[in-house]
Amino acid sequence: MPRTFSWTEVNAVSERRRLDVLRAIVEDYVRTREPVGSRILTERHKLGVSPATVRNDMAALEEAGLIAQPHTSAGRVPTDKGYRLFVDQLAEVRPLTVPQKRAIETFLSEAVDLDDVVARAGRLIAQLTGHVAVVQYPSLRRSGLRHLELVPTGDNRVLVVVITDTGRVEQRFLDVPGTLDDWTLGELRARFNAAAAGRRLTELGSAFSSLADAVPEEHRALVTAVAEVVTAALSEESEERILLTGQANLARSGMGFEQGLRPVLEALEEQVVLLGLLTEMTDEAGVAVSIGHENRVAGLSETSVVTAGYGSSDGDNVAILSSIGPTRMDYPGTIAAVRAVARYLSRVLPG
Amino acid sequence: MPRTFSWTEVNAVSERRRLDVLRAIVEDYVRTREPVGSRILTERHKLGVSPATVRNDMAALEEAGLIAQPHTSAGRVPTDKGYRLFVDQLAEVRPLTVPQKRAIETFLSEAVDLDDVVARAGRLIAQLTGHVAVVQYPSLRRSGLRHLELVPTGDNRVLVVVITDTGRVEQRFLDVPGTLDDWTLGELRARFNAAAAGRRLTELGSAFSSLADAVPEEHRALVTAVAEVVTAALSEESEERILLTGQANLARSGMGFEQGLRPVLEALEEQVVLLGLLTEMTDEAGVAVSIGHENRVAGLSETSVVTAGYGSSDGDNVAILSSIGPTRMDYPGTIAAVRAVARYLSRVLPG
DNA sequence: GATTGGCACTCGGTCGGTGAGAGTGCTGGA
DNA sequence: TCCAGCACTCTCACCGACCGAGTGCCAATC
Repeated sequence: MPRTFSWTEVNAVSERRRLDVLRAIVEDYVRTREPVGSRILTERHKLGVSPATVRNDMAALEEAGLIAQPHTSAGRVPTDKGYRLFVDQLAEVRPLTVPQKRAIETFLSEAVDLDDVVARAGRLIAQLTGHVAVVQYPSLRRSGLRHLELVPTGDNRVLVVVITDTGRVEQRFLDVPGTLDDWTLGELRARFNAAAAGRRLTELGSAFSSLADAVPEEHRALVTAVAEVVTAALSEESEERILLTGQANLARSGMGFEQGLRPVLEALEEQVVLLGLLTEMTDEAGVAVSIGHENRVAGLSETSVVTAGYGSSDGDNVAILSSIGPTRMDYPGTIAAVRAVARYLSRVLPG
Repeated sequence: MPRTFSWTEVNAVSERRRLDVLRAIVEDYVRTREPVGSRILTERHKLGVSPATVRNDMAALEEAGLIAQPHTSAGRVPTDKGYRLFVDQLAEVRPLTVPQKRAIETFLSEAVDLDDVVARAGRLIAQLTGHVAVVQYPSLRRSGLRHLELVPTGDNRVLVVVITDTGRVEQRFLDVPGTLDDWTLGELRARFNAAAAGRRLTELGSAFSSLADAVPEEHRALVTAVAEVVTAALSEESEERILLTGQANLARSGMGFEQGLRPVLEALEEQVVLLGLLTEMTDEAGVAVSIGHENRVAGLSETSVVTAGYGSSDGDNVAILSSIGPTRMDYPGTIAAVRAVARYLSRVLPG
C-alpha cells in the first residue's frame, strides 16, 4: 500500500473500522477533553484490534485530515472536518428522556408573556446543553395590525405602540411638530384604528394614504409620520433583537479555548454579525450545525453553532434559536436539546 | 510611638501624607495592575519624602487594614476598606469631557423605542467604563393605565396587553375557559377600556370589581381573571427585567480575578439576586458604590458595583443602572460615566 | 494482505535547585 | 520626625534531568 492514503483503496471492513475509530476518538475526546491515544482507545472501546492497528488507522485518518495531533507524541484530536463527518454520518440521534421533555413543556407553558417565553427558552437551552444560548425574538413577518396606540410623553413626543394579531408589540418614539392636545390625539387614534386595524402589513400603505387624504390639512404631516413609523416598525428590515444567556457556561468549559474566551464573548456581543451568521446557516427545516472554522465569524472559529428555526408548524420559520459551545461538544445531545426546545416553542407560540 | 497604630496619635501633616500615599497606591495599582512598592511610589508621585518614610506610612496603612501585601516582599495592594476610603474621601470627581457628554446625549436620543433606550444605555455604560453594564428596565410604579388590549391567540388563550401612560407595555398570556368569539372579546375590550383607562394602578381594583358586577354572569370569571392579570402585571411585585451587556470586558480586565471569571459570570446570571443587590444598595439620589466583599452576593466579592437610579428628575427613581467591574477599577471615571448616563437617561425618558 | 508485537524515538510536563530582583522591616543616626 | 543602610524573605524565571505517553516503522505472524 502506498504511503498516501485514499479512501477508495481500502476495503469495506477496513473503512468501517476506521470510521469506528473516528467515532471513538470524538466521543472520548468530548468526554475527557484530552487527546486520545491508541492504547486507551482499544481499552475503552471494543474495537477488536490491537493498538498497533489502531495506529495505522489513525495515520490514515490524519492523512485524510479528520484528526490531528497537537504535537508529536500526543494523542489525536478531531479536526473540524472530523467533527463534520461525525455529525453527518456517525452520530446517533439520542432523543431526550421523557422527564426532560416534560420539563421543557411545563417550563415553557408557564411563561407569562412573549418576552418570558423567549427568556425561558434561552434558559432551557443554556441548561440542557451547557453552552451559550441565543434566541432571536419572533419576527413580525406575516402578521396583521391589531391595535395602534398613541401615547403622549410630554415635550413634543408621542409614543406609537403597535400590537399585531400574533401578540407582538412594538413601540416607537416619534417627534411631533408643535403641540398636540389630548383630544386631537384621541381623534387621530380612533381614525388610525378604524383605518388600519385588522389589515395586513402589505395593505397598510394604501390604508394610511387614504387616511391622510381624509384628515384635516394641519394633521396630515403627523399622519404620514405615524404611518412611516408603523410600517418601518413592522417591516422585516427592523433590526431583530436577540437574547443571550448562559455565558457562564463558557467559563466552565471554556478553559479549553486556545485563544481564551475573550474573542468568543466579543463575537457574541456583535449582535448584528451573530444574527447574520445564524440566519445564513439555519436550514429550512430541522437542525443545522456549523463547526469551528465553518463559522465565518472571527471569534467563533473554536466554537460550534447548533441552530434550529422555530415559530410555525408548517416549516416557515419565524425566528431562530441556537446553542453555541466549544467544537468539542456533545453534538447528539446538543442537537436533541435544540430540536426539542424549538419544537415545543413552536407549539406554545401563538400564531 | 507604640507599635500599634492609631489614627488619633498622628498629627495632621502625617495623616495627610498617609492619605496621599494611599491615594498614590490606589491610582498606581489601578493603572498598572501590579502591587506597588515604596520605591516606585516615590519615583512616580511627588511625595517629597524617601522610600523609607513611605514604608513607615505603608506599615501604618496596613495596620489600619487599608492596604495589604499579597505575599512577603511584594508591593502593597489596596484592600476593600482602602478602596472605600479612597472613594469616600480621596477620589476627585473627574467629569466627562464635553464630546463624551454630547456623544451620550445623541446616542440616547437616537433610540427608536423604550427597549432601545435601555439597550443603548447599556452599551454606553459598557463602553465608557469598560466593565459590565446592568440596566433595569423602567418600572411601572406610579403609572396609570392607558389602554388595554385583548388579543386572541387561538387554542383558548388570550393575550392581554397593557399600555401605561408612561409608555411602558406589558403583555400576559391568559388561559380562558371555553371558547370566546371575537364579538364578545371586542365588547369586553371596550368595557375594560371604558372602565379602566386613565386610572391609576391604585384605583384599578374598585374599577374592575364594579365592572365585574355590570357584566353578564357568564363572563364574570373572565373579567376577574383579566383584572387579576392586569393588576399583577402592574404591581411592583412583578419581577423586573434587566439587561446585561459588556461581559466581554470582563474577559479583558478579568484575567486579574483570583477565582477566574466563572463565579462572576454566574452571579451575573442570577438576575433576581443581582437585582436585589442593586436595589438594596442604590441610594435615594446620586451614585452608590459597593466594593468587593461589601457585595453580599457570592461571586461578586472581587468586583465593585457602581449604581445610580434614573427615571425622574425629582429624585424618585424608577429604575437602576449600574456598572460592575473588578475592585481594581477607575472609580472616578466609572462614577462619572454612570452618573452622566443616568442623568441623560432621565432626561430622555418620558414621564 | 491485514494484523500484531517490539523497539527506538520524540516531546511535553513535572520536579528540584539556583540566582536575580524586588520589597520589606528594623536599627541607628541626623 | 525623617532617612540611609542592611539583612532577610519571598516570588519568579530559568535550567536540566527525568518520566511517561504516544508515535512510526519494521519484521514476524495469521
